[in-house]
Amino acid sequence: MFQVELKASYANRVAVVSQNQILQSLIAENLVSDPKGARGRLLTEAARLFREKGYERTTVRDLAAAVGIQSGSLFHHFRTKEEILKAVMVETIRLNTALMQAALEAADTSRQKLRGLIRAELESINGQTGEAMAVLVFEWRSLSAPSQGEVLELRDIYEKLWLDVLESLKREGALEADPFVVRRMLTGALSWTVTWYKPERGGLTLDGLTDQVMAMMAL
Amino acid sequence: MFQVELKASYANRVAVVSQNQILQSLIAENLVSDPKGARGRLLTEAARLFREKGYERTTVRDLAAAVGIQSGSLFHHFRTKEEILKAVMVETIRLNTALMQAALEAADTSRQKLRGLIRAELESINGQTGEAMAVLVFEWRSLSAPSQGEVLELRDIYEKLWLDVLESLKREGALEADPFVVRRMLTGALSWTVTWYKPERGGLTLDGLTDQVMAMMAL
DNA sequence: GACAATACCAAGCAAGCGCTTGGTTTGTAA
DNA sequence: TTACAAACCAAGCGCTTGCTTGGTATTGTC
Repeated sequence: MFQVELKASYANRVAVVSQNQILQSLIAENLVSDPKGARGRLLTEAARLFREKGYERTTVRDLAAAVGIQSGSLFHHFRTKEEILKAVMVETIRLNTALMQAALEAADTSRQKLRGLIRAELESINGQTGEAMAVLVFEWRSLSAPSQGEVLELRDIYEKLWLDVLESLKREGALEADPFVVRRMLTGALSWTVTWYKPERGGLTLDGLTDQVMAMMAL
Repeated sequence: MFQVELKASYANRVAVVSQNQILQSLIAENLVSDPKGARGRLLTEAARLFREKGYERTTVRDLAAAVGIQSGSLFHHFRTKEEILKAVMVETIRLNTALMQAALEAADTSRQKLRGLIRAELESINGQTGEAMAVLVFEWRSLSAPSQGEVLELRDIYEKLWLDVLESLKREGALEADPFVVRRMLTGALSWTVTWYKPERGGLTLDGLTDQVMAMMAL
């Protein structure tokens, strides 16, 4: 019992550490803003406000107040309000793509890979980047078509990770349904967790929730 | 082969007829607006525009133009813009609750009932009421809290239909995962079909899609 | 310390929004 | 035909929004 708890605690710490390493290397490569810097803090607050009130109902005055500056000052950092929205989306895709790739590398079998992807996506959606992930889903229409195109390119890289794993499972006979359809079902199902999942509810951890998803698919 | 096609065609016609009967009786009871009337036409166009551009980006001028009147005239029919949004939501829940109930009555086993609910919800989401159903999901935050409360009351009736069936399946041992979680996963998965499902894609009919969902759950 | 770059302030602009108001037109019933 | 209710028009109001502009303050570098 004590030994099991010690192992779980160590695994969590290892996972957190490597997530932090991934974040730091993305920051170093200027792919993601440092959450501690002015731009990063603004994006974090923007994601929160956009999630909470919607992009359209969040004014530049709201955004500025959230980081403690005047609204005109935002335009020193971003050309337009829309550029803020796009940055929220782009940066969360980059980070989560990297985290998904790490989850894949840590797994051996196709089934373990799928579990790793589900677990990682659930963590993205319900953890630190949850607000940005929800913004990606709910505020898509507020992006101009050119910006949508750019974000989609990044999104396609992320989606390919999923489809590759699901196609392996299909080939191995472990999955009966069409991988294309399954992925889209999972996208919807996992994205929706943002509206209802709370760890305190019945003690359902992210691992427990992942197990439920896998059970639901009889995997 | 010919006999099978004849049966399918007849089943479709029967289903369409009974859907129309359900709609007509809701209209008669003033629970839903007649799509052919001024109010109903406005709500149909509103659902379309809200889905397409978002509620916040759809102006009253847009709404008015869509039905061929001047913007000030809208306020003869609805007190505020928000009341239009709420009516779109309320009316689609009422209609789809009735359709779900009909699907339940047409089924015998718990598995058939679940299949009926999934099929009916997929039809709601991807058929005539698809725009309104998407508005229900994506525009929730634009509703004031009192209105959200009212819509939720109707929504809870609808959700209970699902939970009852899933709980039966759980008791019968056909479902391993938690019904509460499964329903929410299904909500997300099925709602998301609005973003990608097209009947022309690989010939996947609503029945075929329903089968994929059931297969994904190994049911 | 001097200078440049960066970050921020304060005031206000032009455009557009939901809605009101006074009026006209259309539909319905007697 | 008349009277009334319902539906619509046209003009415009008060307010809000994203953003600009001219300035000040702070930070970074040599």
